[in-house]
Amino acid sequence: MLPLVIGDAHAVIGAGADAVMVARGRLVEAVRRLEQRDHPRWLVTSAGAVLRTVAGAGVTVARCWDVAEAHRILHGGWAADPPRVWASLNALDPSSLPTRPGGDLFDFFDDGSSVPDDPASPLRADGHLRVDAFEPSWALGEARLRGLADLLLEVGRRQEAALAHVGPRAVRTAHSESAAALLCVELERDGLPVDRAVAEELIAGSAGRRPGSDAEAAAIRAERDRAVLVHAPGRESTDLRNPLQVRELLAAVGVRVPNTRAWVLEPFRGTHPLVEALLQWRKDERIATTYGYRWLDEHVGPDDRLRGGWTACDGAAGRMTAQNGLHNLPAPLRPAIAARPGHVFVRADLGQIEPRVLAVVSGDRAFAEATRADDLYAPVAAKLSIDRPVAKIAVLAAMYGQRSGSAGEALKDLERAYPVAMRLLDDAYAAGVGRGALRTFGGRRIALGATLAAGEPSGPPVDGAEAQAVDSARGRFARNAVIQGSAAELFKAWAATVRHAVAPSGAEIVLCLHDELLVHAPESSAAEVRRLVVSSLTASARRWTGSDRVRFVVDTSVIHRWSEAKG
DNA sequence: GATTTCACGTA
DNA sequence: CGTACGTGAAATCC
Repeated sequence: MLPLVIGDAHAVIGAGADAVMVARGRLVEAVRRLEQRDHPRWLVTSAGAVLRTVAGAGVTVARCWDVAEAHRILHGGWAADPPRVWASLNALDPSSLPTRPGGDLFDFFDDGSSVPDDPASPLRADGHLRVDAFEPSWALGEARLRGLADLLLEVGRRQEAALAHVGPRAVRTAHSESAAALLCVELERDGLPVDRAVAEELIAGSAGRRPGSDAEAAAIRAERDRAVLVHAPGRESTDLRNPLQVRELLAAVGVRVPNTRAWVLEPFRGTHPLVEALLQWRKDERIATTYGYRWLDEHVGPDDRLRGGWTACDGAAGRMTAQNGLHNLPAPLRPAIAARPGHVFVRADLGQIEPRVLAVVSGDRAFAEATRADDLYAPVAAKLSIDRPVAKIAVLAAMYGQRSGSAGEALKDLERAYPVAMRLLDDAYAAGVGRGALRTFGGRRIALGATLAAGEPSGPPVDGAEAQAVDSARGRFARNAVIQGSAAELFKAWAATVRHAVAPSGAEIVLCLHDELLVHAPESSAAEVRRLVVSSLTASARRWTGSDRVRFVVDTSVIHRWSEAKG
């Protein structure tokens, strides 16, 4: 691990007697040279904070140790600022963590600064790390920078030791999660290629022409509303954007519903033309508001690339997240995602990743046997002597926990046929209910309680039924997090492998979507990139699982637009 | 002005 | 067939 700390005028590379000071203006060149010569694993507080400028200058860093990502694996959750990492490594009370001075005058008395600190040390008198220790405002001068580099190296080494203690794969998980963090920096830098003309056309189809003024915008909106309100004579003043008013409107035409969500209204499509018009209006309104002209203008750059922020892991199970619609672009807009002239997309998505991951995590030999098939539900159905659709629903119900519908008999058969896999799911559920310790296959801690606050009733006392609902929600969350989080680890290991493998072909990953990769490649190297994407899966799955017992499958296609069919 | 609720897009 | 995430508009809280 080679520490890299960037200060205000200088950066320091290395630690102890080997530390080298580099002027900020020469940093990029220094990193480029070391990368070529030594291929180091750069040790950074976070890839996003430290390596963005380097990546921005076009220097590709192959490997790093991202202290924040390592912390998230060790402890779960999302908060991973340097003082928190330091506190957890040194068993300091997290409730006494230093806070960033805000507008509050009392912060002045409350951030530990009332105790005189050693001006050369980033540590406060109470042992906590300063909030701003690694920021240019404090990281100035050679002595401080050298001190930070030494401290960073200690942090990295102790994290590595702690992860080695967690399990056999956790250190490697830190490596691939760090690589994912590097990939996130590059995804933000490079963006997703957009065919602007097509995007404008598709938006116009839903949102109408581009308005030239606020008044025109209001007129176009009213026009859109009229297609619905024409079905409700006498109630033309209804605000379609107000769910309560919409509910009253529906009641007036005889449709009584508890709420106006699309799946609630779906069965009433045929009962009154208003319903059909409203559902179509909702789709158009979604594009007009969220993916309309403003979205295009704000997030698609002059180079016709759609950009948003990326994070390597969310706070719950560890999936990647993306902003500005990169992860939830409506299917009708996908024709606008198009490869540049002379380029293609190599699109690759993992097939049935979650049940296959269940086979890995649980170590169920019989279930692993089913993953030999391209379609794993086929052998499961054969073993249980049931139809494939029933087998599929049973497996999904077992993994995610059903509350409605019934997989009934098939679920019991599943228990008998694959007891090891089913046991793992039950254990995860129980750990969730009992707030027990839980980790993904790669060793990421699943934080129970911290992230689950949203869906839970916030009122103080809960009755028995409510308490039980909270428990079962926690159980389902835990069961899902083990599978989803482990799948996310395999996905990121694969993505990191692909990132390296396709780079010599002049190709780059431009989108990661949980089980799907979009690689932008020169047309001439399409076949090679496609081959590499597949071989990267074989290699990373073998590394991740430690064997070839469970098979993973990937569907690839070479396309010009994201919307084009698979195959 | 900040937070919550509703709704809905993706996997 | 459940979980997760990000986004916008309106309502609600402070």
